Amino acid sequence: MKNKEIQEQRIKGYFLQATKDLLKSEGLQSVNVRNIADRAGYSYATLYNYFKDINDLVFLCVYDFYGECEQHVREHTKRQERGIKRLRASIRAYVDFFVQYPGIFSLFFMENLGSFKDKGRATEIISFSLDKVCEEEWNYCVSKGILQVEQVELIKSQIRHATLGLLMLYINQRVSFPYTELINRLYLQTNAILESCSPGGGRDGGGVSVHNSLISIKVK
Amino acid sequence: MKNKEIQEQRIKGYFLQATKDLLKSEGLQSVNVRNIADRAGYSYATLYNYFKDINDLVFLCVYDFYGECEQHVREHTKRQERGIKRLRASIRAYVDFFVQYPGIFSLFFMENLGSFKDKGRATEIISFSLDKVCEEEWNYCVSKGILQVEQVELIKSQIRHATLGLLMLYINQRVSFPYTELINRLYLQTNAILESCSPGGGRDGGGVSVHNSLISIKVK
DNA sequence: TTATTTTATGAACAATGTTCAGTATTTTTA
DNA sequence: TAAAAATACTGAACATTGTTCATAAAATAA
Repeated sequence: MKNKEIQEQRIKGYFLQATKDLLKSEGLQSVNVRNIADRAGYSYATLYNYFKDINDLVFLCVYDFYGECEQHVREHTKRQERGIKRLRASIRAYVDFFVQYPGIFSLFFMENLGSFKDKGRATEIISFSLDKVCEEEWNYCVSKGILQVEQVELIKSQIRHATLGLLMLYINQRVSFPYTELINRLYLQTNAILESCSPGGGRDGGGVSVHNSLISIKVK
Repeated sequence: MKNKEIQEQRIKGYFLQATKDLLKSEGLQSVNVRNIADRAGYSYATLYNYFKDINDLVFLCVYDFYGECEQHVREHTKRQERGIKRLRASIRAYVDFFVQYPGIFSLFFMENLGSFKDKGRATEIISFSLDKVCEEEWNYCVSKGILQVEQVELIKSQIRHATLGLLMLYINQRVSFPYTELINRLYLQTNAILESCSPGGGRDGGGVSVHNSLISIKVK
């Protein structure tokens, strides 16, 4: 009884890994039952013994990919000074992750979820992925009084939507500027959002001091 | 020589109209050569005498749809008071247009443009569509001193990206809130962006007075 | 070992994009 | 007007992809 379970999970894992590899290396347009099964070392028909349909399989990748995204952000920001600087670096690392794997962006934000079993959990992870990968830093900024707790939810959603909108235009090639320009615009808009909420009441009088740090930004 | 041209354009028009009708009524997933040709009254093979491929045909719709979007916004905002109020109403009307026709949103922002002939012009129209439908109002606000000319480009891009990000999440069902909540969040974020740029130097001291008008907002 | 259950598979079907050779229609020419 | 030529239209056919199903292969139980 238990062995059966283990073996089934193992084979599901082969298909899952094949799908993830394919999506990352060839993009979403190469993800189809025959290619997946080839990589997994099975016939395409076997896939249907383990997954309801290809949609089910593909959206299962979301959980793993979110984890990879989280780790990518952590590794690329750990040497940054805590606070606004690391927050900004986290947002950039998040963007970089999807620029590196446009197929994952399509999967996360554009692909029709169809009848995926737990749509709810997946969409929750997806839509708050940026918030989540920045969570520690949001908390840090609030705890240090860099950001005000009443404002932080609005700021989060501003940054979430502005970042995703910009990313969508870039990844789907609705804009033609190069990567460096993407990052410049990302910083500009991130700073504008953070700036608008500097505590203390007066313009430029708060503790965020986004402008100063802006000067030293250099795109990779 | 001239008649041939006219006739060819006429038949292209039948296919184009069929595609537009189909996209608006059934969505992008029903847009295929056989359905289009059925509606146009021709065989699916005939389509290839007039268009390179289906992608070419579908992206030709962008120009017409942009015009419809523009008109939709104009008609739904003409009774609004000029300035920030009409600006906000324009943004909402823009969002409403895509909520009504999600297939057009997919076409504009998500579909792979492939080898579409003038990618350049189409993507320009697409990515600046929100800016364009609000152009008169942006100009009005600047001319009346409601917004400062140096800030307006940054504000435009903030609103553009934040609006598209929110719309993407909503239309692709990555969030589960109802339409009324979408509009609430749209207003909240629009106001936050506009507020951050009130002229005069001090918080709440500028001429935008977004807060006051926020009170009277009622979602349809 | 033999019977039964489980697992894996290719054949086959449906939907869609595309090409092409042949048919129908229109236009040109004699 | 009638034959010839050019043009327009079409279904058959092929490729790709998702899915189902009968059956072969393998594992398990008797």
